[in-house]
Amino acid sequence: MKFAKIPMATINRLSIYMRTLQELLEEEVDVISSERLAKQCGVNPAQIRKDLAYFGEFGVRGVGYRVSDLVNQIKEILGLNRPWNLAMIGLGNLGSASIRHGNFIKHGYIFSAAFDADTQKVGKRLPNGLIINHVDELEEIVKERDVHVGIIATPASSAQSVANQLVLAGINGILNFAPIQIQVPDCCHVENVDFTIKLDAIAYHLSFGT
Amino acid sequence: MKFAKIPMATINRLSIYMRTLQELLEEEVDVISSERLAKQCGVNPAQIRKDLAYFGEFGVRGVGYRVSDLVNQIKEILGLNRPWNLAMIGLGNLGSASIRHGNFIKHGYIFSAAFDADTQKVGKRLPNGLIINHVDELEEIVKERDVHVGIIATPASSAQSVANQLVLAGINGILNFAPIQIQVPDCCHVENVDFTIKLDAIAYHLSFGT
DNA sequence: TTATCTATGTGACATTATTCACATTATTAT
DNA sequence: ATAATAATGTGAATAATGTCACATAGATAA
Repeated sequence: MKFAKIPMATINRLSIYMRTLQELLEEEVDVISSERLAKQCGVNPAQIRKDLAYFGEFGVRGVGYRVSDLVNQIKEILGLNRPWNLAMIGLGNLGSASIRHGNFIKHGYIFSAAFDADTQKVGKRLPNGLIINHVDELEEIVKERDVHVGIIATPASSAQSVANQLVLAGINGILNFAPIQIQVPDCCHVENVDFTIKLDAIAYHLSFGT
Repeated sequence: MKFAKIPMATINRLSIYMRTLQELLEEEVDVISSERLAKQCGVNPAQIRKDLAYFGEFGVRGVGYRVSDLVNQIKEILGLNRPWNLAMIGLGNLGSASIRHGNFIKHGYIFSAAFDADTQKVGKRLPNGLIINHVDELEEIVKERDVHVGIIATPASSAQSVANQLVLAGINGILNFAPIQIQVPDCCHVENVDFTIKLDAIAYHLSFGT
């Protein structure tokens, strides 16, 4: 499926296109042009066509893209046509909220394990039925339940040690909510989510104009 | 303070440098070279020097950067040497968790209003003392309390309407957690936070190699 | 069948961002 | 003083990314 060097930016945009297309699908839109889709996603129409061109030809000239087809194509491109098992590490405010929040599930992700270092929390049952395990059991359970991606929602101070354990357990993908740059071997792919960085960008723009 | 066209990427990296420097400060590190800082932030040393060069000369040749000075310089560059008032709109899982989560406060941001459409929630007091107002009062209260940035943590279906109200209330900066691309006039700067997009990127990497 | 229309796919171009390499300057030791 | 050292600041080279413009091909209607 992957032919050339694909820009990371392209991958991120594909996710955005997919979400917008899924919206359109619910509104029963059958076909859409790159121009209309671009407007809704806030990008250039040629950008969309270029992004898709990395992976093949998915449109019909003179017509546009069949919405449902394109959703499926993008899913395949991104590797989303299969289940992905997630483990949440850290069930403080953010961790618990993320599990309760429906968005992960809506996009086909599955929470199959949850860990915390607080023995008070261990053994408790989350709304989705998952029981919280102690973080000491991480390696064993991650392997047992075939977890693919670890989500770190611990305080910054424990993030690196959790990351190390995840790597030891054979995890190759980490979503990191902790406000710290974690160090992992090349085999492991890390994506960081830090809202305060985005807020800083807003503060900058408000201070010094767009 | 702003001289030329500053890349957005530079602004985001400055936030990251600042966070790392703040860590170093706690470890009582006085001085750091671009090389060591770069390693900790996962970037190229020249990148750091270039990013800073947009705004002036902050280092000492042959020595490096004084950590505490550089933190202050970056704060000034980003416009963080003053308070910013935030309003949270939507107090579901994510909204409440974000307010309880200490990270915004730690970086000097202040929650000065909270809104929800659910009349059950209106009037309740949050852990930080804020009382939840009905979203109908948004415009009035935002003006009254001099809110600078709105954080949208509502379901996707209400995000656009909330954004419209924020713009009406004179807000020029929005942090959007809702998984939808909101449309606003140019005067308003929007930053999106969508973890599932990051997860998609991880899925892609796991599927098709780094 | 043929002409017309429309929106894709793509090569060429323009822009933006990153890295390199080295001249520059503060510091330290002799 | 002077030399040696170290790490910044920066112009030039490179790489990556985004945009334009148009030839191309499917669809529709006469």
